Amino acid sequence: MSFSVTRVRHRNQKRTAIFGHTWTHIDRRVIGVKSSVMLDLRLIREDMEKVEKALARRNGGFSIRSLAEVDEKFRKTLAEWEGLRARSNQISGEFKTGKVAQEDKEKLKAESIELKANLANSDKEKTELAAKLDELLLAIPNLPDPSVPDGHDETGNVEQKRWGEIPKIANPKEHWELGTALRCFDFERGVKLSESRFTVLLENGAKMERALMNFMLDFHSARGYREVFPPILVNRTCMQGTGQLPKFEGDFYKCADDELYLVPTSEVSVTNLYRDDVLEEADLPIYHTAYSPNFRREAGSAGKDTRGYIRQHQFNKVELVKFCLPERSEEEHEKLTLDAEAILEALQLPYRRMLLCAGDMGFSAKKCFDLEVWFPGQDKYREISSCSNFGDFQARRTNLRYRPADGGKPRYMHTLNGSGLAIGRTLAAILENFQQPDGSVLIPKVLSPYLHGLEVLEPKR
RNA sequence: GGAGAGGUGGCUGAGUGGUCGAAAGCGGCUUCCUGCUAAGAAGUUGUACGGUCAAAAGCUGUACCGAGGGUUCGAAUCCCUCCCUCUCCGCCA
Repeated sequence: MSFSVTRVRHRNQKRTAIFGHTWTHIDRRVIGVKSSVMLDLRLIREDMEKVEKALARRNGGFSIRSLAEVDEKFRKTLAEWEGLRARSNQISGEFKTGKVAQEDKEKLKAESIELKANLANSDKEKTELAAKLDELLLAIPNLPDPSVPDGHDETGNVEQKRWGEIPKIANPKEHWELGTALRCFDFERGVKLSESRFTVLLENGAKMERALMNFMLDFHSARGYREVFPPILVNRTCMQGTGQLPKFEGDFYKCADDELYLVPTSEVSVTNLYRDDVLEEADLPIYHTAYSPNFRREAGSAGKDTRGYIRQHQFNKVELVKFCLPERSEEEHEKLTLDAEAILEALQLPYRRMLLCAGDMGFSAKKCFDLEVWFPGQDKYREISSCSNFGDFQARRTNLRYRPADGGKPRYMHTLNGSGLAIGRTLAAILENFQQPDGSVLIPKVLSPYLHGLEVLEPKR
């Protein structure tokens, strides 16, 4: 299987074959975004009411009205500018023929110079409006799918299923207590090395973390996801493409000297793999799985989960990413969610699936399931995976298209992703769910092979 | 970090001021021809946004030769800045 990529390829660049595809390595570092992308401007023009209604279901006011105004002004200015250009080109054409009398030449020159001044004004206005339009468009979140329930926060989420039996544990301990006694975590030294919400994994924790990572990657690979390990530092274009920027600048770590960001999730790098490419319909769907460390500043989370290993600035995660035909994304979303659930089931961790309400969904998502794992020590379900369908939202921002089999014009594909799973939280959940009265923790059977057959973590005497 | 080279259409690759959206070849598509080892012939072939049209086709305007700016009546072509890629050296896992 291979596809040809219809994008520009630079000289001296070699095509690289990967997974049977070929792709081009291009980074145009497009900072400005064409106004035709983001939410479909056409949709906004044609059915503003529908868009407004859909957006109103999200938290925060997103007025389309100002956008429509700017759009109208922009198009008017564009038409003006194009008219001036047309005349200017016409004048150049006259010169080309060489049949212009000397005095007419002078006249034309004079007109052209005058035109140039007008053009400069018009151009400035056009550029400003385009920038304004992009700014507004980039700040608009995806429209919630009609099947997404109303609601403002997590209380509006709808439980869709439960799996597994909640273990009966007398006086359950929390994972940090267990993990500290089992020599999994050293929270103090993490703080010493960087700051709060950074943790050192000690031998058992380090080995468990690594075992989980390998187990999950193998598991997904066996189910048709192809493994990739992309860069952990990505440029701004990537972050904008998946929807992290420009709205949430404060949530991420950034290298001051390089305009590079530490990925908050490998969703960013993996989704951007095919940015600016035109794939063939036959290449879809594409499934990838990737491990990466993730870095989040957790701005706005002050006081939340300050103890333990649940909310860290740096954490490991195995991610699932899909690219598919628009008409298949709903089905692929369900399958992807089942793949994430399969990990929890293999590990024998009780969980439930929540359908997020419109107000609780992330910026780029059109529909999202959260998987929540049971934490006996906390006596509640906690998020461990988030499986989202983005529709064509990210595809527009990343210019990610495919050519239909019938040879028609390239169309935007759909992207999806989900955690499969957040490794730190999985470790914490294992500690809490498989804790024994003596403080030891049984290791899930599927994980033992990744730990040289180890079956139980025992506290040091 | 030092030195050099380079960025043009699906690909290769011409193009140093108007006749260039851009030669030629390859590839793709369409048609024709031939039966013989798969070749030949002809034509066609980028993207985006607008206008015209009931709509499509067609016609038409504008932009796009890495990005941005400048010179000029006019820029792929000249000048400046930046980005990226490649090669060699240094350093390094």
